[in-house]
Amino acid sequence: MRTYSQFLEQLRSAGLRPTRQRLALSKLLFENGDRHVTAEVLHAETQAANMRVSLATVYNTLHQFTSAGLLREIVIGTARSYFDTNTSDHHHFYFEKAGVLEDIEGDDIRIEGLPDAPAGVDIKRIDVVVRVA
Amino acid sequence: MRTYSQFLEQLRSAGLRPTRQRLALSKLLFENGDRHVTAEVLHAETQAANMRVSLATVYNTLHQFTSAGLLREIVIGTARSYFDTNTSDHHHFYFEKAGVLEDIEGDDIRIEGLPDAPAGVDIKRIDVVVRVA
DNA sequence: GTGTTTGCAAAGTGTTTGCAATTTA
DNA sequence: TAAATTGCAAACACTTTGCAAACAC
Repeated sequence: MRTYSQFLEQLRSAGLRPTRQRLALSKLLFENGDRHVTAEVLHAETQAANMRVSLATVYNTLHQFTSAGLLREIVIGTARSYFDTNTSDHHHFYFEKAGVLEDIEGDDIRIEGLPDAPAGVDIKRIDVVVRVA
Repeated sequence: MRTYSQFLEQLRSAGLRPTRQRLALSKLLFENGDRHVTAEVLHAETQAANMRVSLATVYNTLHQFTSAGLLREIVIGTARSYFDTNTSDHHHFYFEKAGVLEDIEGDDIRIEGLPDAPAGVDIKRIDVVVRVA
């Protein structure tokens, strides 16, 4: 993702009106390759860029983008949520000291010997977090 | 773990004084095989059993037990922490609807193709969560 | 114009902490 | 008696929500 009109199109496809705030957040999130952000960090970036988006709107937008499949929420600790702009199948290193995530490409890791899903349910997703310190 | 004197010994080995509260929680946690509990649930159980342990003490004790290697903390969502009495190497199914965890024994799952830890850090732990619904 | 979105401030949730009173060794 | 532990209530961090004003179509 890169240009303004692509952000516009991406929002329209998701059924989200391209408001000033959503376009601003799209720019920060998708302009320069894959990112892992928290709401707090993203909000700070809007401030730094003079974008004026409230924290509540950052939260709402991150969740709307996640529902629309533009982001993926990653759970690492109970402290805060991370949102990943890489929505493909992949896993993560988590640097405990820095609180930072890094992708492990899906091709690198294979999970063998996974049992069948218990009766009555389907596997929705498999999260692998490799904690390093 | 089963008997009172084993709980006593377990606490002493961990350098924790065997107080009434810690013994009560040991009983709930370790008396009947593996469990996955939240602080809230464990506190409710103390109430139901007339054990009078404050919620603050439940939190403190869960963390002390985790530091002592008697429990393992599992992160599933940002909502709350789970504590697992099974401290061996294994992974989990997470039933999203019920908010319940179930062990997948370590022997079943193998992770292949794991990249080396990035320079300067070591792998502390690998968490695999299979989300089902 | 009509329905959607935003921003604020307040409320909510799960967790941690300060400290006096209690308990353990 | 000295040190560790507990319980309360207040503080905390992050997140969500209610609602009036602003905006998109």
